[in-house]
Amino acid sequence: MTTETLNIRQMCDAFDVTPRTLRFYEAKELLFPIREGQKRLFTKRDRARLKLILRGKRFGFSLEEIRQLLDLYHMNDGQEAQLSKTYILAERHLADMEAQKAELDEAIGELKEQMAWGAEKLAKLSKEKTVAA
Amino acid sequence: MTTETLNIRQMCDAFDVTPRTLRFYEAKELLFPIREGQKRLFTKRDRARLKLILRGKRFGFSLEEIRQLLDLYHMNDGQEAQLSKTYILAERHLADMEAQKAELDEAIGELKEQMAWGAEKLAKLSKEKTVAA
DNA sequence: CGTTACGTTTACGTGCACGTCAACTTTGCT
DNA sequence: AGCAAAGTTGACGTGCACGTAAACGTAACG
Repeated sequence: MTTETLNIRQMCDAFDVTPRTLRFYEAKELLFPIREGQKRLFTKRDRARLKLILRGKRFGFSLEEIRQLLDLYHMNDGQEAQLSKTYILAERHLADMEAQKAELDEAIGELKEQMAWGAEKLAKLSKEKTVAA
Repeated sequence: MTTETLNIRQMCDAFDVTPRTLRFYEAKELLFPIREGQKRLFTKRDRARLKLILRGKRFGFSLEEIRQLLDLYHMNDGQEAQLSKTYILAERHLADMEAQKAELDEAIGELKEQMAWGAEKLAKLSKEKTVAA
């Protein structure tokens, strides 16, 4: 328990974001730092959430979509209705990600093909130069 | 050769985008439809490019990044300098995508775990209700 | 020959995700 | 006590990716 909570600067350094970003996420109810006086203290929970937020962003989800999904990772309990609603949301999200993965695999394959083609072309060009020299 | 080129509406229907989007992409030099009078006609090349554009977007690349990369798929020839520059860009892009894939796999795993946890919770809740009834 | 459909340019508007001040406390040295 | 560093709350600004409305062209159809 060296660092139970982080102040805003430590949090920024740890995740490579700006203070503005963290305050913005709090305003959007994605993070809930506790207050010591008026200063923010980010808990383990906030750190877990931020990690998920940044990941979600990299996968092209909006902050609002991410906010909804964060509930899934924090559904300690709650009404069945709310829980199953969140669950259904997660199912859609999962399907989305698996589709994305399939497409990503395809894209990687195609890009590699193109690069092989380009590499060949480059090899020819450098050979021509060698011959000319 | 039923449809060698598409007009803007056919193009929109085929890719589920708006005319505004296509004109915007042309302005940004992502597409190069030919003109019949003042009307745009989208070629096979434009269709291939648009497919890649939309894919790139889904993977979180900006239009400007995508523009640079499209050259790779269309480097019919060109100077060695330009070609190898494009190639290097593609290498970075590929690395990016493979990193994204790894992270996506991890995220899918975690989400599945959470969902299993949620499913269990839901099962318990519905069981309680059954007992209570 | 009018009008309807489809397309065009020009230009201003919008939502998202922050960036960037300005003005103000609060805290930690010295 | 004084002063700089770190943090806070507004509030306006910005870049991207389009949306939307106005005014115009033109080709076909009854």
